[in-house]
Amino acid sequence: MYGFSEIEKKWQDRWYSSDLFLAKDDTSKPKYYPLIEFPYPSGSGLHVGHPRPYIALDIVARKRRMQGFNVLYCIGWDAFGLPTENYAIKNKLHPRIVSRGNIKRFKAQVKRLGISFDWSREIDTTDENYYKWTQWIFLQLFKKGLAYKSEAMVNWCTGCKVVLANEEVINGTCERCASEVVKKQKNQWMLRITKYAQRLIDDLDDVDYPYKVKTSQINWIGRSEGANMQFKTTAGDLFEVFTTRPDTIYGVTYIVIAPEHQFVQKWLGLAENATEVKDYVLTAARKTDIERTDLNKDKTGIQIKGIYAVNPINQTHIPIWVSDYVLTSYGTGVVMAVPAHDTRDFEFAKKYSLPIIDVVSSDLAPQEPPFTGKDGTIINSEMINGLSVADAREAVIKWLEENGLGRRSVNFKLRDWVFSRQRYWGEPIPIVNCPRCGYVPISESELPLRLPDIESFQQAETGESPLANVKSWVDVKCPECGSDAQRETDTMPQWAGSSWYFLRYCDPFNDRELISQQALKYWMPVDWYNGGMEHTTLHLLYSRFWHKFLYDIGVVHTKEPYAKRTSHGMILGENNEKMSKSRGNVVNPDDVLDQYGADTMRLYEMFIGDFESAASWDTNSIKGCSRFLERVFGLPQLLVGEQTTDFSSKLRSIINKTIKKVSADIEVMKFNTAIASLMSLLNEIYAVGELNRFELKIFLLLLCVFAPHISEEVWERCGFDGLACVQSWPGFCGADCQDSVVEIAVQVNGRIKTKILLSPDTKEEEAFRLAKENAIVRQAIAGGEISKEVYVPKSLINFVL
RNA sequence: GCCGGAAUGGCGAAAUGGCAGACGCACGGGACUUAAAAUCCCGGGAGGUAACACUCGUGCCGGUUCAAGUCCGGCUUCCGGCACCA
Repeated sequence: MYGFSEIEKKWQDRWYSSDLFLAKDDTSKPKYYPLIEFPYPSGSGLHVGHPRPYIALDIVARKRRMQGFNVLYCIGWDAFGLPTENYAIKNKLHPRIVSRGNIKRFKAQVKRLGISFDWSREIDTTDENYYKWTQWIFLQLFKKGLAYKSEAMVNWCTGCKVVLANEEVINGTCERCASEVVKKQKNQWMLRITKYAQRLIDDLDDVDYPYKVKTSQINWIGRSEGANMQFKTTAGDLFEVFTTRPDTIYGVTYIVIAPEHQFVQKWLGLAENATEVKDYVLTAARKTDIERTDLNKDKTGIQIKGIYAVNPINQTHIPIWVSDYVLTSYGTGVVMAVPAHDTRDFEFAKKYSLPIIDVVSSDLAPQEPPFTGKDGTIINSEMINGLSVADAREAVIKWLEENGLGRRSVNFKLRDWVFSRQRYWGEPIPIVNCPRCGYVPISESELPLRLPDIESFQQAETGESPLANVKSWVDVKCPECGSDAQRETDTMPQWAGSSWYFLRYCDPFNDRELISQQALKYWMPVDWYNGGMEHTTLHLLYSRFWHKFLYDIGVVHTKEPYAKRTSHGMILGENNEKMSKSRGNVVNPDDVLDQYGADTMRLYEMFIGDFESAASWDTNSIKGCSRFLERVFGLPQLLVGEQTTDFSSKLRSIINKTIKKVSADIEVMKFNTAIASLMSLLNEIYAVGELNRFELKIFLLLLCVFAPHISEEVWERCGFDGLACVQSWPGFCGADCQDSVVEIAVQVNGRIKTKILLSPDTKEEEAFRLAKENAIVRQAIAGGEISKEVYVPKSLINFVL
């Protein structure tokens, strides 16, 4: 074994004690800004999945430096969050202590990998000099009316007696204790992300994201076009529904309203069966999320008897039902049911024997309704009979608008972002609640609003934030009127600090502004952002929203924060399952590093398979990468000749081809095949048995982005000048990629018969002539007549008989 | 149900429509060794043959093409995400 532990230590010491990887605010050079998602420093330390993206973009960053770019490649810590706080509570420690310890451990682990991070720009979201600006952004959102407090339904864990974020609810149960989660009304801070819904869709056209990321964001935002339509009731009042199918207006046979809808209370007074309806509403409220959203369960509901809705187009009286399959939070909370053309309405209508009127006929319609397709002709619909679905839709919308009974409208699935947590370990929300003035922002000059140091982080039974107990912190004078007021005691969610951190890397120590204009204009946007698919509809969407807001108020100059996004596949355990402590299949990078070293681990993580797909860890396969590096270490023994600036004839072509392949593969994240081609080259060098100093140099330059320590070591031992990582990335000569003879497959009727050697620039007739001279070919075509001859230069010949 | 992705040796995987299985693991044989480990060399899709030849082979069925893992149409299975969004 080559002495990787000493070698790697030596080079890491040299790199990190010099300014080699520091980004320079040098605007004369072109910049490059690759970004990885900064980690949440959990208590369990790094597992082998964490470094996969770090290594991948390190390869890109190192290559860019060699290509003459000024590179900004950073890491930091997304350190606020629940697991840290829970651990602190359990072990009676301060979350800050826990967090510091975790960061220390993560940092030591990451440093062992030899990633070319600019450690001078390390950031920590829990640092008051950082969260000062997170709070500042919140204040701007508040001032623009995009942060507001409102009564909202939140997730309440019946076990922990605490409010949970949506992302902490797994299939209707608590992520931590697995108890049932119910909905509870609570006063919450919200961010108006819905105001940006359309732009979050539209501006995806301007960025280079994978198709699947764009489509998931679009689906999540969930834009639907349709119409809002007014219905009167027999009691004389008015309500609105949202529908995507105004063309089916004649097929409406009943109305369904969500149990929580305020109109239910209003209509109760008129209902003949008020008691039963009330019971139904109560039962629905008591249901857990699982019960409520289980699609397999039977739909339930109850008619409000004694009151009817009137179809605006034909004055038909139709019954009004209450059912919990209708959501309050989407559209108007009231639905016009068209059982003939909607699966849910159909199911409900069948169960309660409600009428079903077909209004769209189509050859594509199944035997049994409902037909939900849109290729059809309207029937049973007086005014619009015979029209296509699309035309009928336009006709009905026009009619609604002309008669003041409705309008064209768009709805989004996206909801406003519940932005408060009843927790200690987060950014305090910089708002004061004044009995006279309402919610008042604190002055920007008072930022950061520091988290007070407290003893107990345990939440109250009521689920109030632990900060509520700190009277000395809570009680303040109103910044507006000076009367006694109280601070907001909720804190921000973990997603706050990560929504803008990439801006701070550009200018991490600025205490006057979030980022200087100069740094902003030079470094932004992020050129290449790699992260996990799991953040597509969370962090990635949230940070795009914040960035657009900052753009609107003139803080940043680009509409989008990230020019290009890619995502890595997960590294699974040896049993093909997601790595987790409970499954007992976690591989600790420290063990791999101890046994094989950083270069082998880096190489293996990139060689394991397609970067964008999941891959299972295989302890055995690491050996292949280790063997490869052993052989690299032995390369100087094959050196022949003195200084030269040219290739030997034996290796000229393969080295040029390898330069070409490695260069191209890195750009499209095909690290596995880039490494495979380096392995092939090494095999060839050993087969040839010798190489010159120029060739060795090139080999090391290609390798040094993947396995930097060993490359520098061999570089130094061979007496090459300077450091490998500051040399220019090798170019290749197209002509030199050419072999002097190439093997051509000769097929007869598409079946390969033999192979012949030809010069790569052999002309067609010449190639056919030479092929036919071959004895095997001659025999194969004997007795047949050639009807077609195909020649693909450098590849094959096909004779069709 | 909807959206996205995948299916190729014993395993991880490669293949701008052009020789399927590069590269690596594991395995088998050989060399070195007292022996083992390490290292080096050789081998390998399946059937078939004494050996060739030949036949079959990239989830299934069809199509386009001189030529299909790759393109087109229709399925199946698996993985990931979303899900009563009217």
